Amino acid sequence: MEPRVDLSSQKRAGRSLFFREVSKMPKVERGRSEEELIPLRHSTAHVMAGAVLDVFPDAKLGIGPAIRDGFYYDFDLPRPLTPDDLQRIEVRMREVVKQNVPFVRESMTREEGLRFFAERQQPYKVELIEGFDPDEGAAGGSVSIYKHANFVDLCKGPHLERTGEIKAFKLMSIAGAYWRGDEHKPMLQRIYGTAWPSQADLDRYLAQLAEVERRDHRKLGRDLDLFSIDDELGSGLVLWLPNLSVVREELESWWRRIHHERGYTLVYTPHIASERIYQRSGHIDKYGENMYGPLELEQGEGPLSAERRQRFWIKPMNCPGHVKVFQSRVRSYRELPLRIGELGTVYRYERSGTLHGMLRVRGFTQDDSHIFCSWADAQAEIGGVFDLAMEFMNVFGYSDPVIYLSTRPAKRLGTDEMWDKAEGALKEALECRKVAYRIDEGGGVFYAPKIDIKMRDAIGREWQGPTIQVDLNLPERFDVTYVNEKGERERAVMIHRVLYGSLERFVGGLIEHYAGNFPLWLSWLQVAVIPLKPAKAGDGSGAAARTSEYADEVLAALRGRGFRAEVDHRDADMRTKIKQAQERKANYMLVIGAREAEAGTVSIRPRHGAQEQGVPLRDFLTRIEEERRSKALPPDFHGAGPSVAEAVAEQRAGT
RNA sequence: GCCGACGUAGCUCAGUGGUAGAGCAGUGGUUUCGUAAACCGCAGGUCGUGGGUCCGAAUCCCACCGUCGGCUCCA
Repeated sequence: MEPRVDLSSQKRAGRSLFFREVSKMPKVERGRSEEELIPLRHSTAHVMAGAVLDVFPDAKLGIGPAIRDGFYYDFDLPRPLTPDDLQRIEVRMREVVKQNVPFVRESMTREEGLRFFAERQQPYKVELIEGFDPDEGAAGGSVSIYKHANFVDLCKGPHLERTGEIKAFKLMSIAGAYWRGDEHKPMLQRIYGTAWPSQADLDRYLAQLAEVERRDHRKLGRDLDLFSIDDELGSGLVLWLPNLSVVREELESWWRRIHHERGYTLVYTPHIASERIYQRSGHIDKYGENMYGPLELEQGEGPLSAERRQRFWIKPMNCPGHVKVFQSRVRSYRELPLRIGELGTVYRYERSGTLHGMLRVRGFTQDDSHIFCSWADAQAEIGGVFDLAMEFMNVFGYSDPVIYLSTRPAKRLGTDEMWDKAEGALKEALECRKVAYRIDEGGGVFYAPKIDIKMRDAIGREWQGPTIQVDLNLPERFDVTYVNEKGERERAVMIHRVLYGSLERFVGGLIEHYAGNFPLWLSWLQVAVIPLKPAKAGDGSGAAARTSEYADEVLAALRGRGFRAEVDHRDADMRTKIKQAQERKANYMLVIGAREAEAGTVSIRPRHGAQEQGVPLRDFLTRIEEERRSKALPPDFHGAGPSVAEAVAEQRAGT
C-alpha cells in the first residue's frame, strides 16, 4: 500500500488542508507562546457564544475551543448565518468586552450539571456531560461551568479574569461542521474567529493571511499560465501548461538521475489492471470507493458473454505493479536490495468537496518506489532513503524538518514480532544517524509503521514531506519471496517511500513556497533578451539592425547552452517589455542596446536586485551556468528558518 | 458527500425586473524610446447549464454542474 498522511497534527483550522501555520511566522509580542494564548482565545469564544445567544436566544451550543490563531464555536441555529449576522455578533461582543465583566467559575455535580443544561435546553451540553467519565475530574464526577454577564457554559477553563482583557479579535468566517466531527451527526454552523494580545499582533496575523493569499498557487497558476483545470475535461484533473511542464520536466529528469545514481531500477507499469490483482491486494475491499471502474473489457474473440468479460480498474496505487515486476522471475538474495521506482500516474475518485487546485486532485503522479530487501538490509535501506529525502528537501529550500516515527495502531495486520522488527528498523535507521525524532504512538497505518518528514516553507507553514513505510501487508498477500543463501525461499521486506509525494501536490506547494519566483534550474523563462531598438531595416544609421542582430546572437548563445531564453523583438516600449518579462518571472532580463552590441556585453537586470551594466556576455553565461548547475535558490528567496542541512547538523551536534 | 456563499468578456469586477458595462489582456494603427505600463481605434459575453414565474429575467423560483470557505476524507 502506501504512506498515509498523519492528520492528527493537522486537524485545526487553517487556510488549507495541507499545511498548518506555524506560530513562528506571526510572532506574538513579548514572546508569548500559542499555549499561553489559549485562555484569551477560549474566553473570546465564550464572549462570542454569549453574543450569539443575545442575537439568537434559541441557539443550541456545541463546542467552542481555542485553536491555532484563534477559536471557533459551533451552534445549532434556526437559520443560516449571513455576513451581516457576523457583524452584529461582533458589535455585541465589543460591548461585552467594554463592560469588562468577570469570568466566574462554579462547580456542580454531574447530576446538577445535567439538570442545569437540560433546563436551559442545551441538548449538546447534556450529551457532553453524559459522555464524561464519572471517575475523571478532580472532585470525582463534578463538572465546572464558567459565567460572564448572563452567559453560562460548560467548561473546564481556564479563562481570563475579565472580558476587558480581550484586546484584539475578529470574526473570520462561517462554516458547516458536523457535531463531534461525525458525518452521520447533525451539521452545525461554526463561526471562526481570531484573537491576539494586541492590535499589532492581529494586524500581523491579517498581513500573514494576505501573504498566503498572494502566494495562492491557484492565483499564480492563472497569472503565470502554469496549469489549468477545466470543468468540461473533468474537475480534479490537471492540465500542465507549457510553463509548469518545464518545471516538471526538470524535476523528473533530476529525480531520474538521482535514482539511477542511487542504484534504483526505474520501470513503467500499466494504468489499468484486472480486478483480480486488486482483490488480492485488498484494494477493492479497502479502497474500492476511491477507485475508478470497473471497466468491462472483452477477452478473446466472439460475442461478449459473461465468461469473456473481464473487469478492469484504473490503478489508484503503483504497488501491485511493482510487486509483479519483482515477481517477474525468481529473485536471488544476490539481487537484493532491489529498488524499483516509477513516476506512476494514478487516479482516485475524491469527493467533490475535497478538491483544491493542484493540492488535492483526482489524477496525479507519484514518485513511487518500493525497495525489496531482507530484514538484514532493511535498516540500511531505510537510512539511505532518509538521507535522500533530506537532500531533496534541502535542494528546494524547505527548512526545519520535523521527523515522526508512527508506531503500530490498535487495529492492525501482522504479528507483534513483525511489528517489532519493522518499527525497530525504522527506529535504528534514525538513531544511528543521531536524528531527533518524535514518536507518534499508534499513528502507523494498519499495514505499516512509518517515518514522516514534515518541513516548513518560506513563510513558516508546515507541509507533509517524504514518507517511508515498512509494508507488512503486500509481501504476505502476494507471497513475495527471494531465494536466500541456503537455497530457501524467504519472505522479502518491502519498503515503500515517496519523496515528492505527488508531483501535482509538490509543485503546487513549490509555487506557494517560491511565490512564483522559481530558481533558475526550474524556471520556464530563464533569460529574457530585450533589444533596445526595434528591428527596423532602413532607418539610415543601421544601429537598430546591429542591435537586433546582436540580440539574436545573445539568444543563440543562451539556447546553445541549453537555457530557456526568449528575445522580445516587438515594436514596443522597452519599459513595457521589462515590465512584462518581470511579470512572467524571468530570472534575468538582458537589455541590449548599441553600447552592448558594440562591446559584446550585456546589461543584466535580475528579477530582483540591482542591475549591472557592461558585463561581458561570456561572464554572464559562466555565472548562470554555475547557478543552474548548483540548483541555487534564487536571490529573491528567503526561507523561514534554518535549512534542512543546518537543522540536521544542529540536531546531531546537540545529541 | 455535507453546510454556507458564489458563478457576467481570457483576468479583476460593476450592473438586482425594461435593449449587457469598465479596466487590464487581445487585436489594428501611430510613436523609435536606456531599465516596472506611450497614444488612438477595433473586436470580444446565448450573463455556468436546463426548466419555471412574468408582457418582459443577468436580476425572482427550482434542479443540475462548477468554484470558494469549512466539515469529513487524503498523495
